[in-house]
Amino acid sequence: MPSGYPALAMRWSRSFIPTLREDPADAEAANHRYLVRGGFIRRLMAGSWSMLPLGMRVTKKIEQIIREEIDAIGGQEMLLPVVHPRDPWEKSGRWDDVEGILVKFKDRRDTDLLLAMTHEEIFSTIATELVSYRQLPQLWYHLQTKFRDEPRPRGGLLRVREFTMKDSYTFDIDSAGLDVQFDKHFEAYSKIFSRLGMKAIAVRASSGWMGGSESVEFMVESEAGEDDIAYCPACEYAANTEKAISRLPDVVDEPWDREPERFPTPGIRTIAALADEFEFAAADRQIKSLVYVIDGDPVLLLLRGDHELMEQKLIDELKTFEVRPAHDDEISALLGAHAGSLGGVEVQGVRIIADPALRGRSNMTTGANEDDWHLRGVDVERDMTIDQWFDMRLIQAGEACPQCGEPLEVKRTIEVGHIFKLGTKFSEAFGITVADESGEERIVWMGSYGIGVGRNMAAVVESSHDEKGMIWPVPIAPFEAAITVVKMDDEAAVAAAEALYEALRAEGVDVIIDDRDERPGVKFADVELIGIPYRITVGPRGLADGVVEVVKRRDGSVEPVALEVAAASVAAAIRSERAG
RNA sequence: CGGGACGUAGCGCAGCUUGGUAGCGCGCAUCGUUCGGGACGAUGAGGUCGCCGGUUCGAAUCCGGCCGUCCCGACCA
Repeated sequence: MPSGYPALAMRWSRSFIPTLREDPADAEAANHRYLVRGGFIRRLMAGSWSMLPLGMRVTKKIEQIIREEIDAIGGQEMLLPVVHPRDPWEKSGRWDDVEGILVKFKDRRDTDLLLAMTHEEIFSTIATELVSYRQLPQLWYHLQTKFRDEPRPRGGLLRVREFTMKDSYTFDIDSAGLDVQFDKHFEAYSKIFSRLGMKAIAVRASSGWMGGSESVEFMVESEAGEDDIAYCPACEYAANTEKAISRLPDVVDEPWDREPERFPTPGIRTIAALADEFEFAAADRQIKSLVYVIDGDPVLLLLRGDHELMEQKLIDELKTFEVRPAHDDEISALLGAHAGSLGGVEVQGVRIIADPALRGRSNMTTGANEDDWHLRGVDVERDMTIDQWFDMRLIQAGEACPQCGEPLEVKRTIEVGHIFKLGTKFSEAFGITVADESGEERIVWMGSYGIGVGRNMAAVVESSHDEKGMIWPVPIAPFEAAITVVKMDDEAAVAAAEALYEALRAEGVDVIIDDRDERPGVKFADVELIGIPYRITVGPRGLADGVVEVVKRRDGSVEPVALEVAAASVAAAIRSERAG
C-alpha cells in the first residue's frame, strides 16, 4: 500500500528525481550529459525536451530573475498565443521570407496557421491600439513557447526546436526613445546574466531575418557554443565574426607596369599550391575568386588569397537570404573554367563584388578563366570591372583590433541573449502610429529583445560543472541545500536531520532531505551530480561531537558546524549568495 | 538536402552474417549480509524485437516499403 502520503515536503524518497549512472549515448555537450543523468530533462523527439521536476525548478527561478529585471525597467507582462493566423505574417512579409524553420499548417476550415517562432507580428497587432504619444514609451513582454524547425538541433538544450523565450518589445515616439529602451535592456540583460552566474560579453551582431538597424548579442564563452566572436582584450572591442572587422597592415606591391601575363599552371587548383610553386604568388598576393548564386543570379566574389569569405556579411549587405555557392556546371558555364583557375580579369556581364582588402592592389596573381592557366601582374582596379566594394571577409585571430590595434582573440561562445533595434520596419507594416503634440500622426519606433530560458540553463551548466556533475549558483539551484542522512537506521541521526530540515525550512531555505535508504556513497554522488550548492551531512560520526558537516559543492570544502547553529549558519550563507 | 550509422526490457547494449525456446549490464521488487564515498549474495518481475507487407512449416534474423533517431556536412538568429 502507498505510504508517506501526502508528500508535501521535499523528501527525496517521495520525489521524482530519476538519476542515471550512465551518460546518454549521444551526449556531446556537458549540459546534455548532466541534465539528463541528473533527471532534469528527458528527450521527447529531436529538439524537444520535457522538463522534469528538477529542471522545472531551475526554469522557474531563471524566469523569475528575468521577470524581476524586466519589470524593474518598466516591463508589463502579457501572454500571447503560440498558434498564429497567416495574415499578420503576410503583413510583415515573413510568411514567405522565413521558409524552412517556420512551421505552417491548416485547421479544419483550411485556414493557414503557423507556430510562433517569435512574436513581433502579434505584439505589433496589439500595438495598433496605441493612439497618442502620451501613451509612450511602452515596454511589453511575455515568456512563451517558440517553435523553430531547426534543421539540426544539437547540444542538449543549446539548440532545440521548441523552447521558452522571454521576448520583450518596446514602442517609442522616436529613435532617441528607442535608444533609451535599448540601453535599459542592455543593463537589464547584463544584470540577468550576472545573477545567473555567467560572464556575458556584449557583441555587435548580424540582425539576420529580424531586420533593423542595430543589434547586440550577449555571448558566454564555451567550447560547446556555435558562434565565434572577435574580442579585443585591450579595449573590449567585441563582435560576432559574422560582423567583426579588423585592421590589416598596408601591403606595398612591387611595381609591374605591363599588361597581365599568362603563365601555365598545370594541375594547380588551390591557392596554397600556387603559392608553393611560384615565388611571386604568395597567398596574400593572389586574388581568390568565388562564384556565388545570389537571388538566382551568378556573382563573382573577389577576396585576397589568404582571406576567407564570411557569407553572413554578404547576406547582411545585400539584404537577401538566397545566397549559395555555385555548382561546378554553373561555374564553367559562366567563366569557361573550373574552380581553381577562376579570375575576374576582363570578365563582362557578370556582377563582381570585391573585398576592400583588394583596393589599390597591383601585381597580383589570379586564375585566367582557362583551366591550368593563371595571370600575373594583375592590377585589381585597372584590369577588372568591380561593381561593388564591401567587406565580406572573415577576420582571423591575431589581426589588429579596429579600435586600438592590439591583436584580436577569437572565442567560441553561446548566444544567451540578443537585443535588436527594429526601427520602423514592423510599425510601418502594421501601421502603428500615434498622434504627437501637434496632433500629427507619427510612426512608432520599435525594439525587440530575447532571452532563451532553456539555453541559459544549458549555458550555466556548460560554464559551471566538473567531472562529478553540475555546480549551480545559489540563485537558480534546484535546491539551495540538501541534507544527507548518512544512516537511515540510526534513530538519533534521522531525528537530528529532520529537526535540521524543519529549521532550514523555517529559515526560508529551499532544502531537500535525502531520506532514501541508500548507501552514503550513492547519496553523496547524486547530490554532487545534481549540483546542489550546500550539502549538510548528518550522521552518527559527527553527532558524537555534536556537529554536522557543511560541504560546499563549488570548492568541496568541508566545515563542521555545531548542530544547534547549523540551520542559522547555512541560511545566512545562502542568503548572502542569493543576490547573485 | 548530401554522406554515414542506428531502432531489441526504464537506461546502455549483444544476438541478425549461417531463420528454430529473446539474452547481458545497470536500474527495479523481496529476503539476508553490509553501509561515512557509487556493496555483495539469493530469488524474482519486466520485451507487440520501430511500423506495415512479403518469403518460409517457422522471421528479431532474409526481402520490400514506411516511420523515427543520431553523427558529419550543407543550411540556419
